[in-house]
Amino acid sequence: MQTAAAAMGAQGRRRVTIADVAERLGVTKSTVSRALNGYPDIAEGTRIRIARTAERMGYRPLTHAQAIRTGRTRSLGLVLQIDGEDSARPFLAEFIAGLTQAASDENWTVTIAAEPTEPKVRAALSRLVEERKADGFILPRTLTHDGRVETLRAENVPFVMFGRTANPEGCAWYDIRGEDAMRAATTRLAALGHKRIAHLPGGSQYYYSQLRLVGYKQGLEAAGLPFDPSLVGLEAMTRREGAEATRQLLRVPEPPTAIVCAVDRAALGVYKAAKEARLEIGRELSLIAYDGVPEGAYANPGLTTFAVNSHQAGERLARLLIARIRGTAAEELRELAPATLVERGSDRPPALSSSELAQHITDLNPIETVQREDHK
Amino acid sequence: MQTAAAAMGAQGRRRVTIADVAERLGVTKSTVSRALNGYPDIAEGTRIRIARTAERMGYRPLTHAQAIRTGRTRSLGLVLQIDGEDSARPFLAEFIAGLTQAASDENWTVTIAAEPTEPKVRAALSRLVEERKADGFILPRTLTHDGRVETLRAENVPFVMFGRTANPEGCAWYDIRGEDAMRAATTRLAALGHKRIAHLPGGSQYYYSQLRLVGYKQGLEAAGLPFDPSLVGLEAMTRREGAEATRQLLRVPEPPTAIVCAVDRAALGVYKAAKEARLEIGRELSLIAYDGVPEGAYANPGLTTFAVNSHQAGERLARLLIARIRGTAAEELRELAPATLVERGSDRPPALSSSELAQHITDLNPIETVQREDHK
DNA sequence: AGCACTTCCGAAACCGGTTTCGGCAAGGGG
DNA sequence: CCCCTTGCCGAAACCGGTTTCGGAAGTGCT
Repeated sequence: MQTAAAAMGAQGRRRVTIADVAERLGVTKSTVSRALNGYPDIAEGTRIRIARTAERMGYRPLTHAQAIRTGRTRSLGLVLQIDGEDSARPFLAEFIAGLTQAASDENWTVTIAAEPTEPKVRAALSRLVEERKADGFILPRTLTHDGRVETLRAENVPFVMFGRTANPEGCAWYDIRGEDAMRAATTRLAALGHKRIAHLPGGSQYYYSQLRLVGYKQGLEAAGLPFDPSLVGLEAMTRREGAEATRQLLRVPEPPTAIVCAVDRAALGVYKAAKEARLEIGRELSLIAYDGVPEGAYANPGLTTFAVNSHQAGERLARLLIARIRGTAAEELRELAPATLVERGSDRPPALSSSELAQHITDLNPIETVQREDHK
Repeated sequence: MQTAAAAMGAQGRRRVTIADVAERLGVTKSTVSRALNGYPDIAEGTRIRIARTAERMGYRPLTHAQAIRTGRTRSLGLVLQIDGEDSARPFLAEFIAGLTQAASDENWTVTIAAEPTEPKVRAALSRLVEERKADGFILPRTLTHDGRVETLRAENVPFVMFGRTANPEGCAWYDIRGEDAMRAATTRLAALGHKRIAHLPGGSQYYYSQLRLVGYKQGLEAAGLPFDPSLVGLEAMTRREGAEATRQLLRVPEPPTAIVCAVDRAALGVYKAAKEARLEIGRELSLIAYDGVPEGAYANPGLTTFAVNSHQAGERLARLLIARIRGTAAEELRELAPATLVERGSDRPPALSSSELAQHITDLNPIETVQREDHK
C-alpha cells in the first residue's frame, strides 16, 4: 500500500552516488568501491585520487545498499529487558549517550528494542539478526547463566556483555571492578574503627554479586577481621529488600556497626530500617554502597558509594562491539575499569561498639514492636 | 577493509527471498512484489494465493533491500539531548519500552542517538535522514520554539512531538493535559481549605509551563480564589531551584499554605526548604506536583502528584509517527491524555492560616539565618 | 626476444527487492 | 465481426552498492 506517499522524505537534490564519483574520475563503480574499501588490487595513486574526490563530492555510501550485498548494516543492537516492576534505570540515559556517541563517531548507528520477559528478549535478538537490523549486540545486566548468550552463540552473532559471566568462552565484555570497590569499602570501614562489618549481597542470578561478596571477604582479610557468615545478609536488590535484610541483621546478639551494600538501592532500604530502629546512619550504623544512584545524594546523611561511569561504559562497549564485529577475537576484547568513591556522610567512626549497639537496640525497640515491623 | 570477516553473521540456511516465492508459484518477482504491496493490478485470487504461500514459506522482505529503491527504512528515529547535567531521566526506560514495542508490533524498528547540545541534536537528525536511517522522528521535550521542528520542516521529514508547541503548523503530537492536572491540583487544595495557593512554574522554554500556569489560574478561578502574581514563584526545574523558589515564597508577609509544582523535582526542593524552615509538609505546607518520579514515593510524607504514563506515551507516539510517515495529515494526528492522580501524604488541610504561618516562620527563623540560607 | 607473472582496472553479474512498460486475453460497444 | 478498453501479469530496467572474472599493460627472467 505504497500509495499515500504524501510525506515523501524528498529533500532537495539527489544524493551523490558511487556512480557519480566514478563518472567524475572516468573510472568504473567497481574501481571506486574497491578503492574505498581498501582492496589490494588498486594502485596507491588511484586510491588516493578516488578518496579525495569522493571526500570532496561529499560521497557517503548508503548503508542499506551495502547491506544488501554484504549483510552488514553498521548498526549495533541493544535489547533491554523492561518489565515495569523494576524499571527505574537512572543510568540508562548516560549509558545510551555513551553508546550512541561512540557509535556515531565510527559512523555506526544503534538500534534499540525492549521486551518485558527474557524469552521475548531472546526472540527480539533473533528477529533483529534475521532482519539484518543489527550486526551485533550489547548485552546489559549480565546474568551468571545468561540465555541471551546461548542464543547468540548458537547463531554465531557477535556480542559484548556489560558485566562478566560464569562461562566466559567466546565472550567479550566490559565491566567495573565491583570486587575492588567492595574490598575498599570494607577496609575503609575497618580503618574507621568498625569491627563488625556486614554485607548485603545482590541477587545471586547476577554474576557480579559473587564477585562483590569475594571483594568483601578480601577486605575483611586485609583488615585482619574474621569472616562471619551470619554477617552476610539476605539478597537485596530493592529498597524494600534492603530494609528487610537490615532488620534481620540488627536482630542478632552481635549486630554490625557498618554495612557494605552490593547496590545503592538496597542501601536506601538500610536508611529506612535504621529509621525504624531509631538508629542514626553515620553514627550508630555506617554504610557504604555501590552504583552511584542520584537518590543517594538526597539521603540524609548522603550515601557514601562507589559510582560507576555509565557514559564511559556505553562508549567502551560500543567500541568493543565494533571491533568484535570486525573480527577481533572475543578473548582480546575484555576490559575492566574501577568504580569511583563518592564520599558523603554515611561512613563514620562507630559511635557504639557492637554490644553497646545491641543493648541500644533492645532498649529502644521492645520485642513486640520489632516483630510487628517484621510482619508488615 | 572487509577482510577480517571472522565473525560472519551466517546462521545456517539462506533466507527465503522474493525469488523463491515467485518460483514456487510459477510467477515473477514483480507479481509477488506488487501482490504483497497491494497494487491494484493484481487479481484478487492471485493476491491471496501469493500472500498465503509467502506466509507459509516464512518470507519476510528485507527492509534494506526495499529501502534502496523506496527510500524508506521502516525505522523510527529518536534523538535524545543528554548533557550530563540534568540527565536523570527516570521515565526513559518505560518510554523506550512503549516506543519499541509498538514499533515492533508493526514490524518497525527504532534507531536511537544522543547528543549533548541542541545544534548537535539537529545535526544528528539531519544525518539520520541523509543516511536513510530513520523515516521520521519522535521529538521528546518539546520547546516553545523548537529548532528541531524547523530543521525537520525544512527537510520535509515527518515527525511527532511529545508535547505541544507554540506554532502548531504541520505538527503532530501526543501530550498529557498538564493544564488539567494543575487545575485539579489547585481546586483540590482549595477544597481542603487552603486560601493561599502558590505555583512553581517550570522553565519558560517549555511550552507546557505556560499551559500548566494557565491550569493553575483556572483552578483558582474555579475555587473562587483571587490570582495573586506574587504567589507565582521562580521557575524551578530542579531540586535546588525548587528549594530556592520556596524560600522566596515563604519570606513574604502572606505566605502560601500550599504549593502546586509544575514538576516533581521542584517539589523535592520544597521538602528541602520546608525542612530548613522547620515546616512539616502536609501540615504547615501542602504540596501537589506533577510527573510521578519514583523519588516522590520515598519522600516523607509521600508526594502527592499527577503521574504520566510514559509507556503509553511511547506507544502512542510510535503509532502516530508511523501513520504520519504513511501520509496522514499532521493535523489529524494530535492526541491528548490525562495525568493520573497519585494520592500520598503531602496534601492535607492547612494546620495554620497564612498569617499564622508567617508568624510561625519568623518565630522559628531569625532573619540572619534566613539570609545565610539564601546565599549558600 | 620470448615467456611467465604481476599489477591494475573494466565489464558484468549479483544482492533482494521495486517499478515501469508493454502485451496478451477477455469483455463490451457499435 | 471488429475495434477499443480493461484487467492482469511477464520482462526488464532500476536502486546503489559489492564482488567475481578476465584481460591489457608492465615487469622480470632467461
